[in-house]
Amino acid sequence: MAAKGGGAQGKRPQRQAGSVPSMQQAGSEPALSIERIVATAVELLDAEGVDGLKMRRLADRLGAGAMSLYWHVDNKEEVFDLALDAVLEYRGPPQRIEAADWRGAIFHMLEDWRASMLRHPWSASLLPRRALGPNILNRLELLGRILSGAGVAEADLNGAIWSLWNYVIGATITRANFDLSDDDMAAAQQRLAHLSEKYPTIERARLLLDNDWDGAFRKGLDFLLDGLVPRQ
Amino acid sequence: MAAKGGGAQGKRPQRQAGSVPSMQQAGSEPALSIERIVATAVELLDAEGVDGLKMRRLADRLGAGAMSLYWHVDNKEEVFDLALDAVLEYRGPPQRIEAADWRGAIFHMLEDWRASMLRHPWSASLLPRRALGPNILNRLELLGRILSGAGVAEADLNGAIWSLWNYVIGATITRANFDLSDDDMAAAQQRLAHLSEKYPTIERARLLLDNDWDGAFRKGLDFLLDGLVPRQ
DNA sequence: AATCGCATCGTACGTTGTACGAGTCAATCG
DNA sequence: CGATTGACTCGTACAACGTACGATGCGATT
Repeated sequence: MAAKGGGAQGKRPQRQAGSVPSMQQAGSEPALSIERIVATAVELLDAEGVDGLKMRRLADRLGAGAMSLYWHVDNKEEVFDLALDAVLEYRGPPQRIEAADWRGAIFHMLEDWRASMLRHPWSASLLPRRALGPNILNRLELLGRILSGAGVAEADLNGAIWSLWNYVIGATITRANFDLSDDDMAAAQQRLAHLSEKYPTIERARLLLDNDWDGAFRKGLDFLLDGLVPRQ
Repeated sequence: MAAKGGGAQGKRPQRQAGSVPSMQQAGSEPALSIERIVATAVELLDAEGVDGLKMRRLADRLGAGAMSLYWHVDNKEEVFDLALDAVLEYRGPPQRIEAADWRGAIFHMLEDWRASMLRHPWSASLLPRRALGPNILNRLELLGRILSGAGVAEADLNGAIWSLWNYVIGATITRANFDLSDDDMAAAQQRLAHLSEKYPTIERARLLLDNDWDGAFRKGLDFLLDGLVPRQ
């Protein structure tokens, strides 16, 4: 309920440059750091899923005590926030995409966005949180810049950015959730078959069964861009 | 990990018609039932948010013991699933929308979808689960029927349904998350102002500040439909 | 009156996030 | 060189949670 932002909390260092942390027992792990914590959290999430991330387990993997984490991190929520943002780094489009090709640049960035999250399916379920980490902001900034350069009016920029963001996260969440294992697949098939009188269209469309997710994603993106960016 | 579907578990009744549950102490609450549990869960979620729903608290509100819930429900997860689906009932478009107006019908259904969830903001954060309750399936079925009637080819139906679904849930999640309280608003403004050198476009677009969410939602939907449904 | 199945609940257990305060070590200062 | 400080670590402990288990109550059937 309370605002989290606040200002200086007195705790946690602001990592001034030049000071080497050092310190560690001889044959042991390197010292704890936010970077190492987040990286290990991502590993753990990849291996065990959202529910598999416990502070004790994370600490175990780091060769540390559970409470040691709390010097670097306020609480478990923050670990989630950081892990989510960590997965969303973007290095920019390859050379092959020329600067003038705004459509290619947007496609590259948004497809990379979706792909990055699908590589870590837990990240999709973390999207419904208010965390705007630096990597997300970077992507939004880039998106805005490209759209602006492509001719989107200042007044429409806002809506255009959100529309694309919405589409991407929606598609990613759906895909991550319905990326069924074979077991689930069989179960769904049976459940649907059982209800096919009530949902004939769903059955006919084979909605849950065979999907060209990637193709559908690109198509919808195409349509959105056709509308959002004025053709000249 | 295991499949949840399964078949008959021996437990829980399949509520055969005609048998009146009856039974309750004199001046006390009516007997427990899934309907009452779900309705109360929605109330509690509205009041306290996702983290506020605890089995004990829910039972308290129902005037029951915590463990009594488990006769009607397998676990807490199922309460979430049921609550989510409960919020998504759809009664269909009003008379004013003529049968031939497929676009109006789609708009009405999807806007109602989004509005229903925004009335219960917690529901947005529950979307990343694989629960396809009857109300969601109903909506998907209706959506497919309308699209099919509007001329979408059988082969494209699948992708069209998902594209719209993706867009709706993405927009809803975003909106529900960034529907900032005034406190958060001020915090965001300050944080952004502080970073405006790094994110000039975001700043210029006032991305987090003033948004015509509803208008942007409709616009994007328009563009998607323009592309998805063949114009004749 | 005896039996059965539906429905409720009290108690108890294991697990979790984390508050608290004591401990360790390097750098700094006198 | 000894004392002090501040960055960092961790053991212990606690409260809250989901829920397993078995006991209990009650209406209907026999």
